[in-house]
Amino acid sequence: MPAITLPDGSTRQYDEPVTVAAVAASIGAGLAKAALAGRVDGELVDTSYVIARDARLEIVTDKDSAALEIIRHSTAHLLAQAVQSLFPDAQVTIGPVIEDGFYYDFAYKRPFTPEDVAAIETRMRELAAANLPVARRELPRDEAVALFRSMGEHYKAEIIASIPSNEPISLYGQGEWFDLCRGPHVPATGKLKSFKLMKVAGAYWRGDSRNEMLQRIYGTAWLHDKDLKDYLHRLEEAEKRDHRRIGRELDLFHFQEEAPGAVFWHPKGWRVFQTLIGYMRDRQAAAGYDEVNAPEIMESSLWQQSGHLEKFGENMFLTKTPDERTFAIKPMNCPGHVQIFKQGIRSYRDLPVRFAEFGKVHRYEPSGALHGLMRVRAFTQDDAHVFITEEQITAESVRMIELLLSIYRDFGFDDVQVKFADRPPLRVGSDEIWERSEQALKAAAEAAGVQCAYNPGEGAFYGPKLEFHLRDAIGRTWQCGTLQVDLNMPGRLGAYYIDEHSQKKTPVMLHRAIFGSLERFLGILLEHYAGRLPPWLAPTQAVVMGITDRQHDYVAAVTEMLKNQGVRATSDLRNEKLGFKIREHTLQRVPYLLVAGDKEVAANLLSVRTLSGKDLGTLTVTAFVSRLQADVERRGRTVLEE
RNA sequence: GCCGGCUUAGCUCAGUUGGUAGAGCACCUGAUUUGUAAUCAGGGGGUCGCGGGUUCGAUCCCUGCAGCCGGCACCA
Repeated sequence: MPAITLPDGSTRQYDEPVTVAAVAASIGAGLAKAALAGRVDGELVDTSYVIARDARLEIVTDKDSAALEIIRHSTAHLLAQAVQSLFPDAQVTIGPVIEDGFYYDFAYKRPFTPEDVAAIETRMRELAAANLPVARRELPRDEAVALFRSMGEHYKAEIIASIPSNEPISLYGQGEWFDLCRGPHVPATGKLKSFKLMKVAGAYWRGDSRNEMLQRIYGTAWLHDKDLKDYLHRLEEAEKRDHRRIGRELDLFHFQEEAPGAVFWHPKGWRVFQTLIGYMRDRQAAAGYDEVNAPEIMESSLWQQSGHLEKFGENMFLTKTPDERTFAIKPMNCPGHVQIFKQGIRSYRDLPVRFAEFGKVHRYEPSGALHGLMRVRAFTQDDAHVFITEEQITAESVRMIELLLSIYRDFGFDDVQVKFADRPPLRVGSDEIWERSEQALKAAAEAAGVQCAYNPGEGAFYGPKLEFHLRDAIGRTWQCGTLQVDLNMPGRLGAYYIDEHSQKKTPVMLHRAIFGSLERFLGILLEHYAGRLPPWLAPTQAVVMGITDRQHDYVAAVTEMLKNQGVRATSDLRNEKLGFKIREHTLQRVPYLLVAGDKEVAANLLSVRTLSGKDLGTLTVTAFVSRLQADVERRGRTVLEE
């Protein structure tokens, strides 16, 4: 005789076991209709779930935080059903919920075409309109394996076979079709309305490039049509902030076929790039770093010794000289910095030694990985290597983490994702050394109060790392900063210092980058700010313009004064209407537009307008410059005006 | 690197069921001297990504390659 307690605290008695759906119906017809699933004693179940004992029950409707995931998961099933109804020999594999939607991977003899996808979506709508009831049943594992195997569903059989044999397997069916699934699912396909298939792509079985490639279909699904519409609109908006588009529109950089993955920086883009470098140079100097510069091309023997050729060789550009020596274009800066450390004798009193370099590195990245500024083959790192004793690891790492987060804050990045990555399969050094370096890095992250996600097996080949990830316009995250503890490289390259007992000791080396790659960081910034770089970064901070030719001399003189005071200013003396000039420079995202008409000339003032269209009134040149200086001081920490 | 798609003027894109191409914006010239997001008129501009094949003829069909786009795999 189950007593069921509802969220409002009331309790209902039932004479015999009841389903979630029945409870909902006994409360009200509206609730019964809205029910998507149930939560029994905190656990999500189907509406068909039978409650036999006293329990707490919540009816999950579209108001519930779990609703969206259930809808997406059920829509993935609907997709699989549609595919198998149109392509009976396609095999199902997995179909998880992801951010904003779901995907489902199929094994099929040929790739799906865009036309196939359109047909699949149409079939999905038909199946949804048929409002097929969704039913759950359970089978012992081995029977489930046999069942799927007999159906020719080899991938599914393989998945089930990897589940422990004592666990019963749940199957979900709708119409003729069923699939292995943990659930829960919506009660009937009619609940699925606001979805759309987005794209087809290849994806490796079990995510391993040695395996065969499956056909992945991505879809998005929402509770209401309005949410779907909003989502599609968000995608459109995100496309407008794509850094590749902004780079072209603002004339910042370009790429061309002859140099895949290498940036041609235009004057305006390079100005921003140099501003970033200047900023980092100041911050690093204040944090005790010395800037150095090492060769970009060094003989391969050095890279042999460091282990790069063996572990990273696939990604290296090699070149043979006319005298038959083989050189490598550096893919990393560390070996160069170790060479500098090795010159002369270092005492323990000299540590930490902090070398920083804006080092341009080249990596032969797989062609399919290239992506605008985010993933290139030639890039500039704000790289640094700090040589310390093992005892200093934690303190120095904490200093680094604090510097890093403080710098991100200057750009308005307050929520940075941090991941801890430990030993990769392809690595140098003993497990004992790895154990020590992993522990030390973990301790440092804790001491700095950083919450880390875990990224197993993703460390560098010489040491574990903390990764600092930032998001792009459409939510993809990119690793920018990194902090790596390395107990291997200094020893391999013969670096040592003299300790307090006059003994040679191998230093620990911390590798770190904050922007990571200047190119990528700038790409992220362009998307983060939608091209509206804050005044301290904007390639052009102010444009001075006249209204007629009468103000020509005044505009030229003011522009000159601004430039002399370090303002990145240009003048617009073209014979165009003011509205036209305002529009053009606004589209170019210039933070300040300074207008001089006859009135301003007479009063020796400027009419100041911000990028967002705000009228700041008339100011003297001096007043404007101090306003701009205040902006520069604040950097990106201000909330941007919309 | 793998799967799919794409590549036409500086940009965004149309077009030719195979007979060597067009729009808007941009650019140039002229007129206009203009007060906070587009003044008007005229003009120039393309070996249709590159190579090979089929054909009387290829930008269009076939094929190889490159680059780009979306995923996957790989990574700052």
